[in-house]
Amino acid sequence: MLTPRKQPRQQRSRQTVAAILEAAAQLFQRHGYAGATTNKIAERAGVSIGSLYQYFPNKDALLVALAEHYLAESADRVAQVFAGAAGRRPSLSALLTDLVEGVAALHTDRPDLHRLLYDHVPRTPGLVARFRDAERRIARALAAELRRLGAGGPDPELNALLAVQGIEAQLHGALLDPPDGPGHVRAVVMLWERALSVPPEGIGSGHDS
Amino acid sequence: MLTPRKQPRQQRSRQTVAAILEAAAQLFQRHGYAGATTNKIAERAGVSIGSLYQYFPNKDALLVALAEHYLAESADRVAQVFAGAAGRRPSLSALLTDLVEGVAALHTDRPDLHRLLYDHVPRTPGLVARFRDAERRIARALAAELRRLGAGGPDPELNALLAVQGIEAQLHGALLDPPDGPGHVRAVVMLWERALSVPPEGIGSGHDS
DNA sequence: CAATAATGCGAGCTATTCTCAGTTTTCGGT
DNA sequence: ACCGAAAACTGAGAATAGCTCGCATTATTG
Repeated sequence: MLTPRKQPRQQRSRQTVAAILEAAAQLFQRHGYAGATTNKIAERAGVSIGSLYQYFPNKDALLVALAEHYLAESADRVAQVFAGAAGRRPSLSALLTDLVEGVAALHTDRPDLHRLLYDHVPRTPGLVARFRDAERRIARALAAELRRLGAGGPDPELNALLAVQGIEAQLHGALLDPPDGPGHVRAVVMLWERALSVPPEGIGSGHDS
Repeated sequence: MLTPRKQPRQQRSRQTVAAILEAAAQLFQRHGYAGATTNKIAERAGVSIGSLYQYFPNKDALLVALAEHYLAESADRVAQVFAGAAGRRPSLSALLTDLVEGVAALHTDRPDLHRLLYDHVPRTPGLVARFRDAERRIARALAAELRRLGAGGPDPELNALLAVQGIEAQLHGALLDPPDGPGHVRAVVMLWERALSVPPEGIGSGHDS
């Protein structure tokens, strides 16, 4: 665990922790990770440096806590795409459009926060593991939909994971190179439609070796 | 520029710079970025701390210099895949196999160095730009091959870029989750074969909306 | 209303990055 | 060979930032 410090038990301390995280988010965003000092964060949060270190073992832990929060929220939002799909039983094309637009929204909603975390969060084993878990969870949901649609190729689970990883990277790339309109999203959707619209046992539409 | 320091002009100083980079690579790899100190790096390089700061404005610059070197080398190795392809005129399947295996080799050859740089290199605008350039350069070469093969979909350049980004992410994911045999590479190749084996104007093999 | 636990405090310890004034080495011209 | 200038090198220590620890303050419990 990267946060083996005292857990806040009283109301007061929970406010303290919240204030610290809020201040950390602001200062990290404004000055970058190295540029923000723990003393300044404590000052802006209106608490002493000692209180900060009572709840966070070190500076990294602040960023990690922010990242965990953001990651959990992001994963939930993507999961909701599939929750919505459960009843509507959309086509592959519609499903991929929802998924890609959902992931794109994660990047464009708060691009500064997204880039801060992506660029400066220390890749600790714990965080990387959590990120991979989120990826796998989304991939599992996607694989289930692919099976329902008779798509996903010989190994829908594996191909779903590859799709999730690929889509994330492609949209992050689009964030770095802004000049990308809605045509970009459409190209990504069409690409994955081609990649995934092949039945689980490999007999049917398509192509040959 | 992140290295606005004196350029080495004499033979002696070039050796000094080389020794510093060599020591930095070793100590960063052994102790991580934060764990390695500039004084220790200078000591191991056999020079004084002052000499180190004569050529590198700060600690980050050491990592950035290593990253630039590694990035250039990696880009060259991938470019050679296409250089080799120029004469042989391989099929799409063979080309993708070469490309994916080439990128996979970058990850598996020196996994520790790859992870060090991926995890700890500060995402400075300059470095990100260089990375994007390398991506684009590879994508351009891939797009040319796709056109030759009558593949790549409506916009071969864009789809080539998406493929490069996707493949990189998928193989990096495989590095993090080791349990992946050669079957993984094959799955990636087949996926991109499906995604890309559609003619530039969209008429031909395939699938429908 | 003690007694006890939880929370908050901040001066200062420690470790690390980076500077600078001065020394040593190399180079080009005569 | 010699000299002056430029390049390269040095390392003590200034500056700064992460983090600790002993004590003060506030809440909770019986």
